[in-house]
Amino acid sequence: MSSFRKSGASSSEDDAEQLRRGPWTLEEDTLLINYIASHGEGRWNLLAKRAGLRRTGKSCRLRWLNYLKPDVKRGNLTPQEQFLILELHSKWGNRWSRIAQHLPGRTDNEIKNYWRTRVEKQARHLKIDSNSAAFQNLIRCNWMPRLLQKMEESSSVSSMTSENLTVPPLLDQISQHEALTTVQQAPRHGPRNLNEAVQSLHQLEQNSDSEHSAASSCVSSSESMKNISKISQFAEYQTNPYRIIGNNDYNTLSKDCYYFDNNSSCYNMEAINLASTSALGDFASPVGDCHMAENNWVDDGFADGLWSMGELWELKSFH
DNA sequence: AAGATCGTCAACCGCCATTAA
DNA sequence: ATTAATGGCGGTTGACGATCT
Repeated sequence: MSSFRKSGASSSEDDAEQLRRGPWTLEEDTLLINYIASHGEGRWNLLAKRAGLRRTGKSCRLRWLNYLKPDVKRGNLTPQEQFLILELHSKWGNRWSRIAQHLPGRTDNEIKNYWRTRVEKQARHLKIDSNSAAFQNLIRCNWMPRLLQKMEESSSVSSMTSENLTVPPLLDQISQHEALTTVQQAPRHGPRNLNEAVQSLHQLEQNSDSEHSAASSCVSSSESMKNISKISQFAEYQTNPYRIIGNNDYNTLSKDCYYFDNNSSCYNMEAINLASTSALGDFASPVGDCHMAENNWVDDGFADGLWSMGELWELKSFH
């Protein structure tokens, strides 16, 4: 639209060419599609002229790559895709294009928008810096496990066991080697019942005094987040231990628990452990300061259903 | 009902790297 | 070797529909 942005085309050349801006019309889309269908992509400035589009080459390229290209996927991101974005962003940061390469059909723009509108929104609501270790851990220990759970539920639930979980195809594309090299180190045990879990938590809290510098130690804070996650699952753990183990310790999961088996395409959920050994306290404070209880991640549409932070606090209070 | 605010997403901008002339 | 054109990327903006007050 010409009113999309106040016209920067003040040069006589631009005036003469009357370059259009803003949303594309159906007619323009048709012109672009037809031209590319018969001549292919590339040489975008030339393409724009030859196709009869009063657009910059850049604009044409963007429209094609982000919208018109046949393999561009539309619609909501699947849990698998969300999981992958979170995982890859933790590795690479704002390398949207690189991340997009691992999500077929998704564009860097879409991923960037997702991050800004969904992920950073949560950080804002929680008054946490989205780049902080605390928020990273929140993602790893609450959001990602939840996505895993959704992935698990949406895949063939009936055939799933505690030992075998079909690897989401997208996950299969990343870090298999890394996963295989680290998974063996994952401890294989966790609390077997509620009492054991609560005892473990007790122990953690007693140790918490020495681990208050969450910002100074990523490991420390992530360990504490593990425990928050752990707390939130104790009740459920009673009835479905495998699921809880499998979805609730992402810090371990991400580094150690892509238990890929090249033959079976499976990863072993048992490799995901609950046996973390650190403090609860160090993340508790920022959470409290941020009125987490009112920021229900589920109600907020956070990843279509994450932990209720109120629930987390309820469980902590229970202890 | 109407105005204000929020959330989403398509599109633009500027910068940098690469390629072609 | 130089320079202009092009492509690619990440950051940002603004339109618009949805929701809230």
